[in-house]
Amino acid sequence: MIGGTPARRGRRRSEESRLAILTAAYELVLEVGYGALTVEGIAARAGCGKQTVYRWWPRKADVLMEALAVKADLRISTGDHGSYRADLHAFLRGAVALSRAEGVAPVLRALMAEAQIDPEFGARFRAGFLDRRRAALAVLLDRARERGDLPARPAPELVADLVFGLVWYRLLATDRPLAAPDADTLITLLTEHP
Amino acid sequence: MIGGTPARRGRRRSEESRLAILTAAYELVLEVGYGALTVEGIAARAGCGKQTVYRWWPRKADVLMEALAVKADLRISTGDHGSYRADLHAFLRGAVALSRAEGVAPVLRALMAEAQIDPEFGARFRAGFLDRRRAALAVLLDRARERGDLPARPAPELVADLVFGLVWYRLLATDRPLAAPDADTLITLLTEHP
Amino acid sequence: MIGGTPARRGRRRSEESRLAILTAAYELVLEVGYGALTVEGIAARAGCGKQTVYRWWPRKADVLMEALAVKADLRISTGDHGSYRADLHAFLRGAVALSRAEGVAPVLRALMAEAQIDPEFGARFRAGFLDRRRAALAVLLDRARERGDLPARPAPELVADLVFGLVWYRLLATDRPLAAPDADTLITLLTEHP
Amino acid sequence: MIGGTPARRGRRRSEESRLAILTAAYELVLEVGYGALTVEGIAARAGCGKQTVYRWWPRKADVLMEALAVKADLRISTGDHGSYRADLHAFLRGAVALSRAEGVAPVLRALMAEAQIDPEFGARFRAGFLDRRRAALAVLLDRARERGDLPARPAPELVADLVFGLVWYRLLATDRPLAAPDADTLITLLTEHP
DNA sequence: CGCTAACCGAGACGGTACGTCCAGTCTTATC
DNA sequence: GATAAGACTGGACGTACCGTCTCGGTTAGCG
Repeated sequence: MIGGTPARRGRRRSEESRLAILTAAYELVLEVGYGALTVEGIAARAGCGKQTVYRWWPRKADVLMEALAVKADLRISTGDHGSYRADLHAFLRGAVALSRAEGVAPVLRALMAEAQIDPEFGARFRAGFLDRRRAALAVLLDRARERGDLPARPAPELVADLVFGLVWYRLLATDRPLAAPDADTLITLLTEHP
Repeated sequence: MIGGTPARRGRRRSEESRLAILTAAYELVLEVGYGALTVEGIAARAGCGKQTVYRWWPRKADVLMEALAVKADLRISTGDHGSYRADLHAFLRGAVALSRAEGVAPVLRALMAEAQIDPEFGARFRAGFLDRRRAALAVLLDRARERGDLPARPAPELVADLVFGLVWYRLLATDRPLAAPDADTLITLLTEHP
Repeated sequence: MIGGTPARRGRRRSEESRLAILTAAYELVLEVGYGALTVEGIAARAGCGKQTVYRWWPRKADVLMEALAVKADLRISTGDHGSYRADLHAFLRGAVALSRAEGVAPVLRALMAEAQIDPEFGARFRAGFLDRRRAALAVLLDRARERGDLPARPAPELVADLVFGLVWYRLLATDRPLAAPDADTLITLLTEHP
Repeated sequence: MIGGTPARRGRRRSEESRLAILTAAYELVLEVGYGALTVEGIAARAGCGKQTVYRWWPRKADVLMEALAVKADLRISTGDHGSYRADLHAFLRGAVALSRAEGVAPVLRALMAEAQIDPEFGARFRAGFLDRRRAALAVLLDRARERGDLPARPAPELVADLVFGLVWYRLLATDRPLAAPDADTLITLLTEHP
């Protein structure tokens, strides 16, 4: 037999352990905070050995990043709603929903924090999360440009910076996670510009 | 007048140690990164005992916050430049300069990160840094409203969120710290709105 | 019978580390004295982590007590030499040899000192060392009583107090550890009594 | 120059502080044990600065040794009671009384312990306490020799070793501080010997 | 009567070790 | 070969005291 699946030998990875670890990490970070989250604690709650955690994830933050993907609905609306304005509206509704969802905000804040402190995780977080969100927004902007209803300014990159800047700043620096009216005002600002 | 100064007894705080600690913390965080910054390391480089650090600062992040104030010029332009646009321009020039200054960006990123991980430091960081910056911007916005050249929308609070959101997002999530052209585009967006 | 050994899982205790720690403790106490002996120093010289010391011994004195058992020959002559006098003679020869052996006296003095300062260690030291020595002497006294050559007085308990009192007092309070002539005089006193 | 007192200038030593420190040390060692006794604790309870302790005593054990002299009646009967036996009896009654006196035993045990751990204090403890007791006993033995009722053996030095050995061993190594019947048996042993 | 030496309480200083926690690795027996 | 268990080296944590060094403030003799 040529190629295909490379004929794995020995015991297979336990899906049960994987989910137990992700669940334990997610629950623990909400209960005790990221500062008190430890690999030992995750393993203990998951009922597995530390080695099983280290075998599959390099850092506790990586466990948490995967746990977020499992626990929260990270899908982003990039469907065509007929206009730049409507697309943006749908996109930001999703962002508002996510950043207000039960338990999601603390995890996002912890991941962004760890990304500042550990450069290697920072790279993985950008590639695995931040850049995906930018790419999703870029789909909207590209469609708007093709459609011809994208304002000349600000340039698409700066639009993304402003959108994500507002979302993240509200999350990281204030007690007021982004709400629908804020999103609407931002949309107006970005679309009604001459 | 009786008892203005509360009759200090005992040896006085050593200004020499204080500066040595702040300098050591600032240098170390730039050399090894915030993750590898330790109170032991700070004390060792400063040539003092750990207790002298703990006596005056509750966390390493607090040392760093004070070190930033000593090492970097955190003054913010709130002078009157004749118009809302000119005031905003001066304000953002200051922000650009700060976030591009040698050594400042890593410290700011570390402080924002720690603020997410340690809620108590988070409160101190908001009160001692973030809120001060917002208050400075509020001076400009108040003056513009009195002057009558403040656009009806976005509301002042959202203006601040957009301005600081852009600055911080570029700092935390991208390799592109804020530059002058970005600032100019933002100013246009905020001032030319109908 | 099922399950004699309880099916140990996980890594086994390292005999190498155990011996390294005991050797390090014994060497260090002779080099720097008990007052300057630290768990950190023991671990450093043994080339292991402090946790490995604390995992198996509650105090530095317990390490030293076990090290003494490994390093010094603590066997006590309780063989039958034909008479009470001869048995006592052999017993005290052993005590003299031990208290004059290279490096043993400082360790014994340190252990007795720590037993005064830390009541919990005191209990372990009595049970693990002092009482064993008394029990050995009791074998001689019991045999003498059965044999019929044990003087009516002093009572066996007081004989033990006098024997060990002399040994320890010379060790703790004078520069003259017990010597053979002293032992002989004591034997005469205890056996020739009417 | 003539003059016993060397014309002291400046403020005199505060007798109030001295007594407060001695009392505090004595109380504290009985309350928390010698292991938990600290100069800081002594100074705090005495209501004085640490420097005032260090100015007059090199170690906490020296404070305790002086406190013992102040708090306990350390006088030893060396009066002539007519015979060696009667003198010994009076001497040992004093020793029994002391080692059973409220609060004295823990202090004596602590001092003997510290003497093992700190050689410099050990020298002071021998000179200031142990040797004084031996000298007192030597008075009895000298008088007995002159009187002619001192047995040929054991030699006076060994008599002292046996007497103090019994007292100290019972104090340090057992729960049974010396009692009158033990003392009487010892006296018989030392005086009725052929 | 002012000067100055020596003491006093207070408390910050540079240090050292404590005993704990956790990181990340390694070694078992089991599955 | 992956797993749960658990001991391993290593290193920072935050605390407690050590013994020293200023402080401001008494309390004495001496000039």
